[in-house]
Amino acid sequence: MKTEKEFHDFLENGDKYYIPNLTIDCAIFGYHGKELKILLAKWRGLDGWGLPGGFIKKKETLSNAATRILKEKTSLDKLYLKQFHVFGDSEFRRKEKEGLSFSPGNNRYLLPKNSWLHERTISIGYYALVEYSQVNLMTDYFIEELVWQDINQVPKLLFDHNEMLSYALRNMRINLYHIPIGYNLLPNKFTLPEIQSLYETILDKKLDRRNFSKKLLKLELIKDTKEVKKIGQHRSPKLYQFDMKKYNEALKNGIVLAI
Amino acid sequence: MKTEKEFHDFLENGDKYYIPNLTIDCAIFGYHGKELKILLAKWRGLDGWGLPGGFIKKKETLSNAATRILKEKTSLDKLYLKQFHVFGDSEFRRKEKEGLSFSPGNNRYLLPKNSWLHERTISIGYYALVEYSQVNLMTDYFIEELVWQDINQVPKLLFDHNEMLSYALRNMRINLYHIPIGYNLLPNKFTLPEIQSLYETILDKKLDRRNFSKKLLKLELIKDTKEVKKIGQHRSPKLYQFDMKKYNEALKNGIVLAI
DNA sequence: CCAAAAGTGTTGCGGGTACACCCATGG
DNA sequence: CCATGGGTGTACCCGCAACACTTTTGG
Repeated sequence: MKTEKEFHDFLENGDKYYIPNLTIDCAIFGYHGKELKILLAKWRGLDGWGLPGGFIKKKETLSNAATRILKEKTSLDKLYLKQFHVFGDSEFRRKEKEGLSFSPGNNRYLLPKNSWLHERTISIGYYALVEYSQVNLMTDYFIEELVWQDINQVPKLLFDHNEMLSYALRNMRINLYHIPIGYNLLPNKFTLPEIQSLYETILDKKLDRRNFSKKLLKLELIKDTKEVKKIGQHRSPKLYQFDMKKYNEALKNGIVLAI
Repeated sequence: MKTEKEFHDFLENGDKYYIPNLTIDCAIFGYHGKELKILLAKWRGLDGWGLPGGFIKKKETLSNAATRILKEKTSLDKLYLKQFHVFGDSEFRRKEKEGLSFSPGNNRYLLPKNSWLHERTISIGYYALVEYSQVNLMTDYFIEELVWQDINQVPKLLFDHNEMLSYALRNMRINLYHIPIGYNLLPNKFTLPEIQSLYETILDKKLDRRNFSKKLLKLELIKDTKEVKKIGQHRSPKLYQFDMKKYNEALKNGIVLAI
C-alpha cells in the first residue's frame, strides 16, 4: 500500500482482491535488552495502537497471507509463525463497524456507509518470533508508526487486541516447553547466559544456571562454536549456535523441556 | 434446514444470512463399546463422507455457531467444544469450487455458476466430546446420513477432512493431559475401569490399573458415590461421578495428568 | 589483587513406574 | 469352589531441584 492510488483502490475495491469479513492479526514478539517486546502499530485516523494485521487475498494461503503481512511491516521473511486462535466472539467482532475513517497524509477520508470495510471481521491470530536486530520497520498508508513495546508496558489497545495479545502470550509460553525457540529471537551466535536470559524474560521467572545449561545441552539443539564472546572485565562466555538439522527436527517432532 | 423452501432460500440468498468464505467443521468424538467414534456425515449429491459443518450467521459468535451446528446434528447442547485450527492452505481451500450440486430428495439441483457457494471457503475446525448415548442424530436437506465411525476405520473423506480429523485427534490427545475429559464422554456415573478404558482407547495404549487410579483420584475430580455397578459374575466395581465444582475449576485452570 | 560473571558436579528427595496379592461375585 | 475382574500397597529408580566452589577477565 504505497501510493495514494493503491490506497483508494483498496478502500473502494478491496473486496474484489481480498476475502471480506476475515483478517489476520499478528502478535510479533522480539527480544532486546533483556526485555520481551511486542510490535505495536499506530493506525492512521483511528488514533490508537493495535497489533499489525491485514486481509487475506482471494487466492492466497493463510500462511502466505500471514507471512506477507509480517514482511510488509518488518521486511523479514525468516521467522517463526504460529496460528493460535480465531477471534469472533467479542462485542467488537460481532457487530458491524460504522463511520470508519482513515487519514492518509493529512487528508481525512471517511468511508462511505456501505463500504465493505464496515462489515464485521473475524480475525485469525498468529504470533511470530523475530530477531529484533534484523527488523526494518516499515509504515504505510494505514500504519502511521510502528514501535517495539515492552510486554509489561502495553497500553490499552484498539478493538480486542489486548485480549489477543494475552492469548498469544499465554500460548507462546506454553509452546515454549514443546517447541524450540530462540533461532528467531537470538543472534546467530549467542552465549548460554544470553539464551537463559531469553527464557527468563519470556517466562518471567529466574532459572537456575546449572540446571538450565544441563537441560538445554541435553536436547543437543545447540552446539559449541569453540569461540568466546568478550564481555569486558569478566570471564568470556562460550558462544553457541543452533544445530539447524536437529533444530528443524525438533520443530517438527516437538521437544520436552522441563524448566 | 427443514423445508424445501428454506433449502432453496439458502442456496440463493445464503450470503445474506451467513458470512461467505468462512465455515466451521466439527470433529465430534464419542465413546462407545470401548471404541472412540467420530461422527461422519454423508452429503447429499456429493456422494462422499465428511465432517459435519456449516456456515456462521452474520451476527453470531463463533462459539454460538459451533454450538448451533452441533446441536442441529446431535440435538445436544451439553458438550465440550474446542477450536483447534483454521484450515485455509490446502489445494482444495485455495481455489473456488465449480459445478457443485445437491440432491435434496431425489431432485438434482445444480448450483448456478456465480453462486456464493462456489467461492473459496476457509474453515475453522472445532472438536467436540459428546456422550454417545445422549446423541440423537438428525439429518437434513444437506446431510443424507450421519454415522458413528470407529476412529480406526475412517474412509477417505471429502475435501481436506482427513487432514482435519488427524489434526483434531492429535490436538485432543495432547489436551487430554491438560484438561479434564470424561464428563462429556461418559455416563453420569461410571466405574474406574470404565474411565480407564476411555483413556486407553483415546490414547491407544494400555495403562497400569493401580497407577491410573492413584493419579486420577489424586486430582480429586471424581468422587465415590458409595454405589456399585453390577457386572454379573464378578466383583462389583464402585461407581464414581465427577465433582462438578472441581471439574469446572480444572477446565478453567488446567490440570497436569502424567499418565 | 579484586570484583563480577561464567563454568561445572553432587546429593537428596519426590514422584513415577513396576509389580502381586487379596477380595467380591455369580454360576 | 472356581473363574474372572476389581481393589489396593510397596519398593525401587530416575530425574529434577537445590546448592557452592573454582575459573576467567580487565581494571
